[in-house]
Amino acid sequence: MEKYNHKKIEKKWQKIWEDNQVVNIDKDNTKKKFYMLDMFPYPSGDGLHMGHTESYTASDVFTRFKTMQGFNVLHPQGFDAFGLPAENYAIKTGIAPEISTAKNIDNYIKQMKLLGLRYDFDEKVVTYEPEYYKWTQWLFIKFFENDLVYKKTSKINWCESCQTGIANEQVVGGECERCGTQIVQKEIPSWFFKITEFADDLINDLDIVDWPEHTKKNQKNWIGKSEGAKIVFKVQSPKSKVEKEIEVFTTRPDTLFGATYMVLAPEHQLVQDLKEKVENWEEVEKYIKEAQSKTEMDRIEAKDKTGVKLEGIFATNPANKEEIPIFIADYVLSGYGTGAIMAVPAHDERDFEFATKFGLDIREVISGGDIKEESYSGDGVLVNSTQFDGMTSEEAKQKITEFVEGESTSNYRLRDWSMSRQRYWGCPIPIVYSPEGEAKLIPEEHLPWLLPTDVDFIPSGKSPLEKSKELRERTEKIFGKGWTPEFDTMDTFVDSSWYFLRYPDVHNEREFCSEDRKKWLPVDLYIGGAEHTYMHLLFSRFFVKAMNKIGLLDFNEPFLKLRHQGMILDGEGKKMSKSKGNVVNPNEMVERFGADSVRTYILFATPLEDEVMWNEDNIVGVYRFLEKVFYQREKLEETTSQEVQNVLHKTIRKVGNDINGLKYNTAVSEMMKFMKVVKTSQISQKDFEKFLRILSPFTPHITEEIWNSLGHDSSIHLEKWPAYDEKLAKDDLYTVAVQINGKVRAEIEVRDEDSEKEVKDKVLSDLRVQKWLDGQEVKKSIYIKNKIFNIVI
RNA sequence: GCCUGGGUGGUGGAAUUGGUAUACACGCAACACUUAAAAUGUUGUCCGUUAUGCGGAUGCGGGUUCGACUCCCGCCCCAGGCACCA
Repeated sequence: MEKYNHKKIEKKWQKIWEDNQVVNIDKDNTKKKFYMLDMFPYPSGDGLHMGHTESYTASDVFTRFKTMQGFNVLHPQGFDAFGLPAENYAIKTGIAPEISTAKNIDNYIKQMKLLGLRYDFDEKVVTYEPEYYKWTQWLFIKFFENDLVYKKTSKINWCESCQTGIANEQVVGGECERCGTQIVQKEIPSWFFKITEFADDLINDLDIVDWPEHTKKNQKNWIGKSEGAKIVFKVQSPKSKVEKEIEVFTTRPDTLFGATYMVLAPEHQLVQDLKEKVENWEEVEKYIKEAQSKTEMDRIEAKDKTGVKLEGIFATNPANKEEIPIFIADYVLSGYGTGAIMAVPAHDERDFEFATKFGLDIREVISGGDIKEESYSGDGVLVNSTQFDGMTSEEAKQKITEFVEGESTSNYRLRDWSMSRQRYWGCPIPIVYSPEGEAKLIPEEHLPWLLPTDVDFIPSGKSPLEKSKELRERTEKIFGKGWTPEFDTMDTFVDSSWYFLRYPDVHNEREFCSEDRKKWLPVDLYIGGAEHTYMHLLFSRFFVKAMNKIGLLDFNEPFLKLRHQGMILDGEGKKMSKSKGNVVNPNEMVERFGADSVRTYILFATPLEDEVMWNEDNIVGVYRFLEKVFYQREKLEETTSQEVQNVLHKTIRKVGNDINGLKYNTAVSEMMKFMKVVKTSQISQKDFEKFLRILSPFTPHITEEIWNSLGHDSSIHLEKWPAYDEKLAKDDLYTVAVQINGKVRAEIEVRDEDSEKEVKDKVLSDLRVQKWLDGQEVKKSIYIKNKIFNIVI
């Protein structure tokens, strides 16, 4: 008996498949299309990790399944190759990002092939290649021409010592991760995409996609639409009359009579405008400085409310004309609403905390709980609100807004997308500046606008591109003396916001995708990590909506169906990371157990969307199962027993349904059960081959080997998915649990065609049941066909 | 802090979505084969008990129901995300 040698088998078939281009995707044929997509990886130096292994195996299985079912499946792969890690690596080692990245990509491809993942790497998208980013730039130009791009200043985390912008991730406890210097907020000019213009569509169109409910919820919360009103408060100082106005957004205009003070964000422009009138300016300025050193996260997280009163000025509550104090406090964020609030301590938790600390008036205007202990933030009936007393919140919201001449409006948490970065390793922004400093688009004929190579990577407080002589010369040569290029590059999220639109036509030099190839769009099933719930998915949706508006696409949503794979954790439930030294290398596992076992195990271990606690011990169960399958080919009989026949058809049905629902863990266990039955019974070659076919998407190598050894010349992966026979999959007898008052007291066998009356007679004649009834009257009985018979006494 | 998800044997998990809780797999134990070990096979394995029975158990406490892992209310704990990591 030949031993199951996974190394030999996998090496052999991987070579044969590659040489013979088994199942190459035909982009022009007439079969029904199915676009299966993985979130493309960032090619890090660490190589492919277990999370990739899980989601790419999941999509590979689905691709093979759909192909067997007769679909023409597009399942491409690519690399999100611009980004910070390669640049940091370059800063550290001097090795250019394109060199380290290309090396990493080669490594990823090698690893993917070892896992038996079926991608056509001639059709890959690599975001740093000019043939790709040419179209990223082209899309920027189209967005610019259609008024979806603008420039304004925005704040970034800044490290004075490193002289560079710092990602939130690199800020640890308010300090720079690298050098420990206190991070400050710095205003710099930045390009923005107008994603907020699509806020309502981004919420509403979630109704038309098949996504996990929690992902939809998260997106809605991220966009954060709230209905309310804009209300204007007049600002005065005792010495002068009306000077300024503060506009606030509130979702609770019904509580306006309870507004006993106002708060401005420390960065609010009005604070600077009032400089002359504020009597304690020194103290105010000091607070603003402190607030600037904090990241937004620090401010949100702060347990203790802080703030400073603007002495010498006050605002007038437009509802009751009372004079109320104005504070600056960092619990009010400049980026949300108008950056100013009316504070109603009786009915807002944060305002209540602040008012308690600063001894401010707390005035109940909505009757509710006891506001001495805590605020009441629910709706209710108005009190202490003059002519509005007795109204419901609902009614008063509109009436009070009208009364103070406010404007009913919606506010969104979503901010426009700041997409420029002071980094080297990103897509150049196709903008040049005239000698007068006016931003102009680079004409399409000059695309791709190449990323220069004559730069060094040491941070100096300016964008690395400023150091490129070639870029400056190129700009002057084309546009004239005194013209300068844009030195910022694009956020890497821009690259990944449209890559899926390129796959159907990656080599097209005239268009990002031809009209004919656009028939492949949109993506039918998208699989990737839940960490992308917000940004990547939202940005991609924005791109598609914007392109639809411009007329470049005729659909509204990029990903019709979306599923997430869970995180892979180590045995202690910790996230795997290189720094913790707990990373499991997929290739080492493949070496030891084979790609077929690794693929099957990772899908068997847990539902796709759940976290996986990596436990190496369990993989041997899968390996043993594959051995059983391998040796079964030597035990094939002329005929198949009735028992196996029945289980086979049930298994085909269940595995097909489970793959469709991405419930791979139960699909695998079903196939294991099947082999258990086969072992004690008999199966013919013809029926065993049906089983091999349903197993083949999971374990492409071993099934190909067995298939081949059973006398087939062509690949098992060109076979059709077997049909099952509903009659053969049907059971004759069912075990029904007999319950008395909900407790199982007996079991009886029934036939499918038995009526409820027949079952009841059988139940009541059962000795065990009679013992429990003990002559008592049956008040009620409930029969769930073929499952439960419950007697209530 | 805010948003979202989760908690079932020693372990990963299953449960037809309100209908026999613990499928499948790992581990463990006993037995078989072996000089022995490995491998393989068979059997057993939620807990308690006065064991063919009965009682209890799906993070904790309550509720709805003939019946709750599943639905509702209140807690506890864990994970992910929070806009310049991708």
